[in-house]
Amino acid sequence: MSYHFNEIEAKWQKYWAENQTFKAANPGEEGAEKPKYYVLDMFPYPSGAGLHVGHPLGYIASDIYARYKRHKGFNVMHPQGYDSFGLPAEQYAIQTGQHPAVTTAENIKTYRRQLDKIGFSFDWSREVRTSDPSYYKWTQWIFIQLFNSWYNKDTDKAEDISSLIAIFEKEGNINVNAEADDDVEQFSAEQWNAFSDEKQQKILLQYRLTFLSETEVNWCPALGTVLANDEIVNGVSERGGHPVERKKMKQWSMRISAYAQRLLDGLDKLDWPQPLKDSQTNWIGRSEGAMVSFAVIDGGNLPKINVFTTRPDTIFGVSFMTLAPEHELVSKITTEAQKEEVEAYVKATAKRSELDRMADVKTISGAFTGAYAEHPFTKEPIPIWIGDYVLAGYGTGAVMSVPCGDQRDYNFAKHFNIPIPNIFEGVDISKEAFTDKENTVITNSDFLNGLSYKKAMKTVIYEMEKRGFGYKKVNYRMRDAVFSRQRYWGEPFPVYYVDGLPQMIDEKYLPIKLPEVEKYLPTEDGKPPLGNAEVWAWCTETNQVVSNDKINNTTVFPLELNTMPGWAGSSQYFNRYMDPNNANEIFSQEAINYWQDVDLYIGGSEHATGHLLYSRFWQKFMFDKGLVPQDEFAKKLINQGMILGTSAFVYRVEWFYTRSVWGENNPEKVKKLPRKSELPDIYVSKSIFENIGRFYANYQNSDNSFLRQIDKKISELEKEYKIFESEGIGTISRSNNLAISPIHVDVSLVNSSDELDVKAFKKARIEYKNSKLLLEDGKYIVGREVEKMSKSKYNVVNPDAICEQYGADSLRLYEMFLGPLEQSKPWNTAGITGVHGFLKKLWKLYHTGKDGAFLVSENEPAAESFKTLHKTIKKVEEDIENFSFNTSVSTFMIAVNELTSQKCTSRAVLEPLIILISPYAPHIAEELWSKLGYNESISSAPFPKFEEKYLVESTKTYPISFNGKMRFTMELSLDLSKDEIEAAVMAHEKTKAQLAGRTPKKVIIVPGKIVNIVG
RNA sequence: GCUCGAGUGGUGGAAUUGGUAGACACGCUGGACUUAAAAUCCAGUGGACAGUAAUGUCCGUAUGGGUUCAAGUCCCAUCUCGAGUACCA
Repeated sequence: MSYHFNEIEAKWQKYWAENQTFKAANPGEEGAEKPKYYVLDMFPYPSGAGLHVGHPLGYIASDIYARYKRHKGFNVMHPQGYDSFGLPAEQYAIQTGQHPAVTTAENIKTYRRQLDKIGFSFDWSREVRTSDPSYYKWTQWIFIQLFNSWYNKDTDKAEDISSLIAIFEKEGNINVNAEADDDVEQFSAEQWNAFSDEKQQKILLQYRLTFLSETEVNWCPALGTVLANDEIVNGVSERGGHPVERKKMKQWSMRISAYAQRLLDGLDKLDWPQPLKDSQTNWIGRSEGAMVSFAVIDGGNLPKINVFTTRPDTIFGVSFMTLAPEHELVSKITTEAQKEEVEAYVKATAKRSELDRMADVKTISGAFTGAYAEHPFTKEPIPIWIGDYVLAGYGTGAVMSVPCGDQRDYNFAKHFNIPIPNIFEGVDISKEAFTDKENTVITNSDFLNGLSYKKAMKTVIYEMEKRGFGYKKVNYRMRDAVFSRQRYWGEPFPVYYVDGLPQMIDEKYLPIKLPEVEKYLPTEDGKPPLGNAEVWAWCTETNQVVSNDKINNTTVFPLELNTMPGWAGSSQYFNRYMDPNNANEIFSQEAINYWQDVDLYIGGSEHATGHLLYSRFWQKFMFDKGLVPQDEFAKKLINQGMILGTSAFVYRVEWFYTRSVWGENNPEKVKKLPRKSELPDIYVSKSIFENIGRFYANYQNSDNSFLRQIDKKISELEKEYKIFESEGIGTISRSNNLAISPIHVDVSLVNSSDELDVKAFKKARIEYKNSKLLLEDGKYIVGREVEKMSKSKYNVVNPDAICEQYGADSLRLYEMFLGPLEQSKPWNTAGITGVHGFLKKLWKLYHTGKDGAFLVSENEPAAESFKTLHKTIKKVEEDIENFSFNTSVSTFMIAVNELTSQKCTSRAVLEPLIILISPYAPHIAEELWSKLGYNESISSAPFPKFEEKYLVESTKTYPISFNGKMRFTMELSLDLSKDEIEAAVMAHEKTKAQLAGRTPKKVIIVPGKIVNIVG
């Protein structure tokens, strides 16, 4: 009986689904007494294109691990669901008018069908979809929790807003140490109590962990929405590559900056890839320094200019100050004389997009405001400039410029002829700034003279704090995260507005469901798409969403028109999986205390600064609120590499026609210039292309035989299609220049030897139908190149087709066999025959009976078979623990090759062997397991135990090296002492031949390893 | 520019603490079976040189140095590729 993988795989997939084989037990259910293990894949967005073979790589790895852990006796949770809100569905809706919910549901169906075919051990009873109201109810709920919280720096955690109000009522905000907006005014208890309700609400907004504020945002006009920093790559939108500009808008933000230090510290205890941790560290961007205030001379009651600097030790080197053009003081301090210049400059920089600004970092620009600040120590006047090299978004948007110690300040000073005082001893600053901190001795700096960087830092901060114009400060690059999107297909906010102030809808009325709209575009007056909704107002009497025409601003109020960003739904989904159908709570405490956190998280590295940072932030918030027991949600994380496509190219010959007539005033009679599309194309095989190159001039006179052939083919076509026989004036001739263009061709038309299936090729597209092919050795050889897998490159390989042709087990094995999980690697379908052949051999190993009948014997296996089995157990177990799945596939191959040649049929070997293989190739394993006489699924069979005794050897084949080079091997007993080994080796005739009479200087013997003879 | 990662046959890759470089597979070559093809099975396959052959010699893990009895592995310098980041004061 041969290996019918299609039947076997369908049978077991059905069995698993019907028996809920992979349903994880929650507390109180049977199975929950086992230790828990939580394996999670990163939330997929169900795109319309479906899966290609690159997508399941991580899922296969996590599935192997999950199945392995079940064999090891764990209660394994391996859930899957969909991050189903998102831009592509909405863009598609805008184009076609189809409701995103409809297309999303279709896409999910496709995804599910594809995933099912690969035989994953997902617990589908836990599936969640972020766009499902029963799910986003809890996303809205978390938003409300954040709104009702503030960050207390004294306790270093988030607390309920009521505790803040209590402090305000008792002592105002003088002693409050909170993470809040920079511009909070100070007030006493009396003042607070006297404030209007509106004023109190506005003040509280400055403290809440999610808050509404006028902020500078990244506005993407093409997408009609704002974007978070992590959604912008190289100055353009991550999705679609559209330009982004800066704009001030009233937006919801998340006070993630409150957690900056904890997000940084938490990285230490995470078993995550170092590059990922590095990029989070980078993103958070902690720097230590000082905050220093500079008073504006004759500024009246203008606020002081605060600057953040990491080099307060260089304060005596300040020769000017620079403000970002957007800085709020710019308009207030600019003198009448400088007004025109400054305004022009501010206008010009506002127009420049992020991309422009980044593209020319070299151009130095700025303007003098005419105002001066007072140096806090020397009391000297310092000119205040503005310049776009100072970013509004970092620090305070202003810098004290020390041209001798900072290259940017130096360049600016040089450009505008500002003096560059030198405060470094014995350093030449005529060419560039001196930025070295370690070898610095300060001079020309009053009380800092003669001090090193470290000492000067301490001294100057002490002095500044004493005199009251500066203090030590830690600054973070990370900004608060913008949380509003001007999109339709996202979570609606549970928010309505009373007199322009946001009000939360009570939890018990959630979810606030996404309203229907006629158009998914922004409204004509520029409101977000929800502005098109007709039923989108909140009635505080009935607590329902009601028609907009009922808005009276006394009982019925307008609802928020923005929606939440993509990361909202994915920032707590891992916890929701623990209790996904709970309608009363986001999850029960019982469930979260059992499951705790994710033990293994697998996904792509592209989420480093988005999803993974936001999720950690929400987790810490949930931890502060006592809702989760762990303040990090995933102990171990692995980034799987990308699978690249191996594109195939055919080489199309391009030729051209010219016409001899010019200046003709009767265009109708002019002969029509033939177009190449009138003729079939000519394609040349790879080596012909390599011989000729991309361009060839004067080819008709060349004696290159390939060019002669091409010339002949073209002539034949011209005759056949009567190219020169059309009527008209003038002569048409063929140009003597030739070009050859590599064109992507579908990889499915190419075999493992890079030969094009010519018949299939001609059928594949109409334009190929009559094409002429110039072959080499009777074959058409295509070119190959490794590129990203994408539809436009015709190199996409669909897993369905692979499952159809080779089976899911082959696909799973092959994806693992390609190479280390973390590495990027090219896909080449040809290689799959190797693992497919292995599965056939494996099947055969259990079917050695008459006519291929199933056969296992109860005989005691040979010692060497036990040895094969146990070294396989050892290696595979180590490999899985180290996530080295590629090497275990090789190990299986070696084991099956050995057992086959040993003619092993013993149950005592074949039974444990199939358990070892089952995490990798579960379908064939289940089938063989049932043939071995079991009625239960193999999935919970205990993993075989490794026993050292089967591997004990009595001899070792020693490599005998001379001066480190292996010359021959010798089998020696492992019982021998060093001296005995040396005697045996020296007595060997080959040793004598190698030495040729010389006496060795030294003989190195490492028993059980190697012998090296030096001399 | 900065930070991190990686360079091993024709290809994907293996070599766990320095100890037989190229496991396992693809591809290729030759053979068996077949009218033929596919499938399957067997043998060979890093390069160069010598020999009818068994075999032997030399070279070989991006490049150049170094440490060591011994280096793909450790150290220094250089080159190339990839990823992230980008006026962060």
